[in-house]
Amino acid sequence: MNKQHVSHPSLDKIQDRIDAIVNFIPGCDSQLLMLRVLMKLITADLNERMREVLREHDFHPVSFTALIMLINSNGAPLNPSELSDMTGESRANTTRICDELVASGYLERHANPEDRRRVDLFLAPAGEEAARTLLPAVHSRVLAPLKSLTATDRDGLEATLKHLLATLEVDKDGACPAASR
Amino acid sequence: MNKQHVSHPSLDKIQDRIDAIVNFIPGCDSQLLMLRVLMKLITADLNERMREVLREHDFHPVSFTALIMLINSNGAPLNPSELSDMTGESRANTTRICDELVASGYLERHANPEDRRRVDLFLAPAGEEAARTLLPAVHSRVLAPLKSLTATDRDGLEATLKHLLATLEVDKDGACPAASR
DNA sequence: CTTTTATGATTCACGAATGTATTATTAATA
DNA sequence: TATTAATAATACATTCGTGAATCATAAAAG
Repeated sequence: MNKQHVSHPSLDKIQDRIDAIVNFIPGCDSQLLMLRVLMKLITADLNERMREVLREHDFHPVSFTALIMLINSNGAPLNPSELSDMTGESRANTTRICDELVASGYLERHANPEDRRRVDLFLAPAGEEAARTLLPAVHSRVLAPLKSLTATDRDGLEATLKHLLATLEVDKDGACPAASR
Repeated sequence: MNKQHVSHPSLDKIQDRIDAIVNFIPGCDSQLLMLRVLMKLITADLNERMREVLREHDFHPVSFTALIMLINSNGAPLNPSELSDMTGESRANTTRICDELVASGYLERHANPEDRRRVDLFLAPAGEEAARTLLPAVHSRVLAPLKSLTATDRDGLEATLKHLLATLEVDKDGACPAASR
């Protein structure tokens, strides 16, 4: 089978590249570049693993993520804007994904009785079943490797990423420089 | 101007969703799901910021990332496979990106004298100039917000992500379970 | 030396995702 | 109350990215 993305480069080679960039353009922060590259490579790897698992079931990572975000027991349903925010997908892509899930019988769109601009999203029984069936395999292949981190590291990573996301939110419009905590 | 992705959801709402998922499918680790969601949202946000900055200069995040990875002073040139590994893009997409950069006069492909299967990639002067011009703006809009993390947090994040990437590498073929350190 | 296997890069049909515009509806303002 | 601004969702032309195949070349095996 063709391998589209075979291996990760050594971290030393990445550092060498970043050093060349920082030498070339003073004012660039080496560590910030490294953090960006690391997040990109990790996300790319996790996405690739999800594709591998889900391809066998005619699913895609983005629509599967949307599906599991819609798992709901007695809570308020999500609307497409909320789903977009929670999955990190654009509004247009969220519409496309919802179209796909509705067409497959996994999702139902209901008009919101209180605000006719809004749509309430409900997982259909087939969607719940798909989630129940596929999430263990995705968990095993995509999430379990994160357990290689110690519990302390996972806690630290979670706290740091939450802080970072909160900061990006505040910084969203680029109006105010991010303040150090 | 249309906003395709307006705001981040509150972390509480994300946690509520994850709790619903874990209730629905026992065996799922709440924290691993949260880590995955956080990385996805942060990466999506950083990508969106890059698009905003680069759009004004007729550039795209993926081709710009490739461009800066090719900055090189006296080092060995990269080939497309190495560039693919370092940017997290597939081989096919790396070819497409190189096509685009060559067409714009930013990149040159040279045959490797020692191995005719290989291509050596060299930044053209116009590419160096584009990098020099654009990286400060990208740095300011995309990377500088990471400075909201304390130096200790950034160090911890870097160490953790490096460890995680190394583990994903070992775990690549899904053959051996990831070992805790 | 010949054959087989593997690698590096590319091609391409197809599907995924975006950016902008549109429409319907609700909220805010005058 | 009427008008204007904002919001929610969707449409769609265009661009981006993938998965499998192909070709040329080098390495390994017999």
